[in-house]
Amino acid sequence: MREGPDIARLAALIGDPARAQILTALMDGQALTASELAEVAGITLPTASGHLAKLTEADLLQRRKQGRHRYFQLADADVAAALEALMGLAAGRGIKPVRPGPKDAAMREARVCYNHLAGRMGVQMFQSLVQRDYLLERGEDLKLTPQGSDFMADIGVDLAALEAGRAVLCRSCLDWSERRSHLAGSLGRALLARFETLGWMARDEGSRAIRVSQKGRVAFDGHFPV
Amino acid sequence: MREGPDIARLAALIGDPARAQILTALMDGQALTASELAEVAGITLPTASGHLAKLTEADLLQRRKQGRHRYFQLADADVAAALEALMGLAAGRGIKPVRPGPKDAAMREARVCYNHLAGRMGVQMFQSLVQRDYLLERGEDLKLTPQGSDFMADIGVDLAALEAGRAVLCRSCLDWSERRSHLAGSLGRALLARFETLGWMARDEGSRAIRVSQKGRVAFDGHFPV
DNA sequence: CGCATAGTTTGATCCTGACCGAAGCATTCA
DNA sequence: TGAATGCTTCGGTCAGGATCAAACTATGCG
Repeated sequence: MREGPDIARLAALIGDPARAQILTALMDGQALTASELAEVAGITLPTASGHLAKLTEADLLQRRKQGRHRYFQLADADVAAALEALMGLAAGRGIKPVRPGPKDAAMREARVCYNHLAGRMGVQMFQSLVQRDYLLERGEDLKLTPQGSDFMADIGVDLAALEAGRAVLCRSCLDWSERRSHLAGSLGRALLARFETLGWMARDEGSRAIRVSQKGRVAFDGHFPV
Repeated sequence: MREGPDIARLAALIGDPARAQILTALMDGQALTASELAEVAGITLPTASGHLAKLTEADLLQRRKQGRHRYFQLADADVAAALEALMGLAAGRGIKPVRPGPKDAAMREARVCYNHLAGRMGVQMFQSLVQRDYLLERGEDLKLTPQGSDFMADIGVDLAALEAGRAVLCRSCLDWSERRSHLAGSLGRALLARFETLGWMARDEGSRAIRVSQKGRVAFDGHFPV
């Protein structure tokens, strides 16, 4: 109310443990039903329903009905980016009583962030693309160069289809563990999907961590050298 | 507790209206006393003291005693950056019942963000520096080129003194109103200070807005063309 | 049609945490 | 040394909001 946007209301919304759980669970971009989210957050359905209503009201979540299910997902990539920013801050502070366990290490190596690849490997990919001038970075904006387009075609990404969609093709997203940019946007999503069909990577059920096959690791380093 | 850093506790900390007021008041990087912050937030001293203790405990604030005063300021630029990120998200959402008034417009044009220049002019400066290869952007890292150093010397910034300090020289900070990067770090701070001594700009007491003189506007556009 | 499943609304409970007044420290100044 | 100022701690009050059970609505299935 005083100056700038109302940061308190937004932060308070994220600040409830149950809601934070819900948001975190949706960070990988998938859509979940109200009951699933209730279980994730460890609360009953009615309680979850209330939280979801608030989050949707605030445009943090998007609700789509499908049959008798209601699927919830993050409203857009901006929300995911802001959450990552908060995680980045929390990671550095004394706030975290969490010691990095083995799962944490896997998360830092490779994880899903709103459907695209994040973590050390996400950053590596981004830097490799920029270094070889496949990707141009101008402030916050990213642009795929003609060489970059060729490269994507080689990998097997259907750029034409992506460009037809109304989603932003390239977008940079700050990585909370690496503190560097990685590639988001529809191209980021398409690349991760491609890695999965190629058998390089597989999403870990129940967490945001990504498992990388032996073959995948070699192929990835070959395609995205630093 | 589940995965990633404890985002809920951090957000809850920011989510209290009084604490949000306090943090916002410190966004320009200056240090304020407990009583001043109490007044800003519209609470009594004891209450403010409690809030400040919590924020300090969480490493969001830094406390320095000086005589019988205790000065509080943001722990570091990362905190400011995360707050800006939250503001950026809040600005886009339905959350904000704030209509952009005239003061708001001034804030978008030029304001202080942790002692450096933000807003449209901050972004303009950043882009101008990058465009002329005075500043190299590699992911999140920024590097001043030799030409950039010459340019800074021309403007009258004492780079040697800055490099002697232990603060990071260049750092990019996401602008909540422009959604683009602007220049933070000790160089960002030094530049704003220089603009003030040159009489180009003057900080507005009581808000983060920056007033730009007629002369200053012309000179600024001359030095930082886009 | 009813029965079952998914979700929302309502009402009541209960607890955390913000808040303030008063008292207690600490530091400076006379 | 005392008086004044700035801040913190303590104790008690109170409100907002998270929670759940139960009742209600909506959708799909047999």
